[in-house]
Amino acid sequence: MLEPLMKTRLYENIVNQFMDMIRTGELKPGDKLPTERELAAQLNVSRTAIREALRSMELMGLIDSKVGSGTYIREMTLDKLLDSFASVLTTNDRMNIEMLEVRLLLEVEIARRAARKNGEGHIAALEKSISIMEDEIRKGKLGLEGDNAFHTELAKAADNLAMISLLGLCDELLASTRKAALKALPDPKIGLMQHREILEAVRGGDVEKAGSLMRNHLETAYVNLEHKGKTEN
Amino acid sequence: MLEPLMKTRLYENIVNQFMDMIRTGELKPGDKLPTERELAAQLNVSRTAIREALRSMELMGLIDSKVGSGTYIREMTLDKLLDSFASVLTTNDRMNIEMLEVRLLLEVEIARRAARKNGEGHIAALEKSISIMEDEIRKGKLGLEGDNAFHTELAKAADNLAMISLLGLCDELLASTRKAALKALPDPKIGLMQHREILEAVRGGDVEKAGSLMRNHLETAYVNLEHKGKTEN
DNA sequence: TATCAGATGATGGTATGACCTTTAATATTG
DNA sequence: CAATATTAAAGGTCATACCATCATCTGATA
Repeated sequence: MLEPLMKTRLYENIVNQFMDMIRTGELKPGDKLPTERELAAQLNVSRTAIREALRSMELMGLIDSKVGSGTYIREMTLDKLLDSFASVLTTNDRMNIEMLEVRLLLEVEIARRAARKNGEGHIAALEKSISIMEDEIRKGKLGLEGDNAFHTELAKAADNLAMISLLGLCDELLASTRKAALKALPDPKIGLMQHREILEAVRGGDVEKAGSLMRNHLETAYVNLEHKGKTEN
Repeated sequence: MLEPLMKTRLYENIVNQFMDMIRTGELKPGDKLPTERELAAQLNVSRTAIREALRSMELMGLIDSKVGSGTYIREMTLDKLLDSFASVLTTNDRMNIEMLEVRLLLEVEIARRAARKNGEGHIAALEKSISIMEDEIRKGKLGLEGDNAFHTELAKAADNLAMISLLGLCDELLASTRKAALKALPDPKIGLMQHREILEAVRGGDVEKAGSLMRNHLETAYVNLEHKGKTEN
């Protein structure tokens, strides 16, 4: 055996029990847990152990404790889960490049899906994101806000929450790189123009075009970024 | 302000401080933390609060506490992080479908990348996975083990750890669905044959073919699954 | 009777201090 | 010098106490 004597801490055991109950549906979102003191009595452990377990699960976003009220099972989504720990990853250069590749993959597919649905119900918001970016650029800014809004809204139009969540994860991991990518463009207007083209492809339902435009859009920034990085040596 | 009075628990504050230090590199993997008692004294809080913070980080896989020795920063990878979270997600049907879509996306790209490198250094392992699957099928089994080995090895050949990690996350979330997909095939040999074709495309460096074969491979199982689900009503 | 303000108790949040087991460093002994 | 015994230190667990907050009940008031 490679893992012979896994000394299992008390709180881990407790966490596992709760996780099982959540997984099997025995505990559903919104359910109220017994009080810490009751749990301690039931499991025949100290309140300390119970608290360490509950606090851990709270930090992971599984439960929610309210003073004077009690502890409740939280509604869980992939999104919230990824959220809670994206901030810790030490992103090395290698990870950055790989994440960019994943992001490219996801965004291209998102553009295609959005086009397949003709942007149904999201055209207005997409147009607004473009005008926001226009305003920003006119004021001499990079247009970051409008840029973010565009990509976020497009993801919503694609109607796949899992992709949106994973994209969000990528973006958080790439937070610093993202802004750099926009800065690396010779002219912010290029990005803006590309957004307009993508929007037209989406509106027109041209799946292939939307996908290849998005790929081009991201690869432009991507290539600029790599090039810039190399020339700065 | 929408979030005016965020009552921040003590242990959260402590966790955040540590996370910042990890993110900025002030704390590197392998570093030893001060003892719980020292931390309590330094931060002027009780050992209870310190412990709740440390236990939470431990459960998330950020640190590692050894009795009699101390607490150390752990080597972090996207992989390990995703691991610790995947087990809790309550996967509803919608999530399953979306995850399948993400998985399709990732696997197709993985096949393409593997082909682009001609499977460099992984051909032997891929062939072995195929013969494993052959053996399994010959014995009347589904060939699950060989199937897993093939996809895992292909991911390695693609040489993008982030994709592998995310694929792993998808698979964990789809654990039950995955076996069902294999079962849904009219004949296990179909999956085996598709693996062979993919391997040939990879070996030959035919990027497009590898991608479309993989897409077809997964869509076959996927469609069968959906169909099966519907006819079972 | 209906309403609302205050009292009350339950609950999570925090702090202490104690004791145990395990580990690692040190001292002891052959 | 090596093996062993000792000891100090670290995390693991427990019991208890007190606080701030929230939900609920109660009773006075309109």
